[in-house]
Amino acid sequence: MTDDKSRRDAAEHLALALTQSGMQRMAARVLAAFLFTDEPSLTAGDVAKQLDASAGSLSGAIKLLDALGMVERVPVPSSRSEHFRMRAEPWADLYSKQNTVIDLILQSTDRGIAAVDDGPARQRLEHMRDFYTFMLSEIPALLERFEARRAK
Amino acid sequence: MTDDKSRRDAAEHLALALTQSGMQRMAARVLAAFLFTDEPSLTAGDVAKQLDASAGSLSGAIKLLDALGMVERVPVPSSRSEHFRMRAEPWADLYSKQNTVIDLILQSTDRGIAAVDDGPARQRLEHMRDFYTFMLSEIPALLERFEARRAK
DNA sequence: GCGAAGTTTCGGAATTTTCTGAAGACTATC
DNA sequence: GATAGTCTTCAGAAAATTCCGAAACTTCGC
Repeated sequence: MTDDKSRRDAAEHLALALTQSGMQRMAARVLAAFLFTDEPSLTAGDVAKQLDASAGSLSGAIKLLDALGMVERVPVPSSRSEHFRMRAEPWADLYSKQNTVIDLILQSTDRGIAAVDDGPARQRLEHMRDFYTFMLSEIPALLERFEARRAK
Repeated sequence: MTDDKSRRDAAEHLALALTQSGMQRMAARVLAAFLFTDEPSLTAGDVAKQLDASAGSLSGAIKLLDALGMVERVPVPSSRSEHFRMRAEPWADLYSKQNTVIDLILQSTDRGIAAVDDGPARQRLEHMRDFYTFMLSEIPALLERFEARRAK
């Protein structure tokens, strides 16, 4: 099946938006390729050809997307190459990956609180800790609510 | 008042964590300086000296933090230089800034949905749109709940 | 106005990130 | 176990980001 131009344009456009949200450029383009295909699976070679990128880039990008849980390997016995496709419900998982970053910030904040005596700085840091702790505790429930709504 | 070593270490540590979450390096360091000070306000020169950074860098970093709503100008009539301090409750605001990015992703997703006929790709894109639309709608309520809890 | 202190802007340098191309490793088939 | 196709790794190159320093601009006090 051949992608028409407006489809590819839209894919590149979305890749750009994902890039601006912090994702690596090539990883974003590869993800868009998986998002926009009607094929049941793609190989690294397929995507490389489609995006006119090197095999090396694809290897790195797919490795990242796999680690993020955005794509998964598809077993295809009679093929020599690895086949990949997007995971079914990757967005909630992707979002909860941010928790790792928030955890890091929280640890540093705690360290800061331990390092300063009571005063304006201490108050500020405690407020910061309260906020991120709250977010960290609420996000799982938020994602569950989305799943629940979706199930209906 | 002079910052002791453990305080500065903690500040640099937190700056590093913020950097890893996507913030510019110097902006993160400047933000940490404002977080950890007990002074009512700091000038660009104060921070430059403390961080051993150039006036040019400070200008850019403070401009960014100001645009993000993390710091604000403090009027100090009898001083020639601009004084800054952290805003009181910047975290919720900072978080809702992400909505801008999500909006961008949503626009690109809609464009993609318009570009493809019904099929697996279309389904995938619609699911993606549903997720981000949900998050966008829920985040304000989440932030309000934090404020409410905090007020008590 | 004039001078001093502070801030912003801008070009260039340096660091970091990212991509490619080539070489080596792996796997399935024969 | 040889071979052909595919993937991964690595070093170097290209590109982007970030920082600094100098110069221009603004503001305040005199």
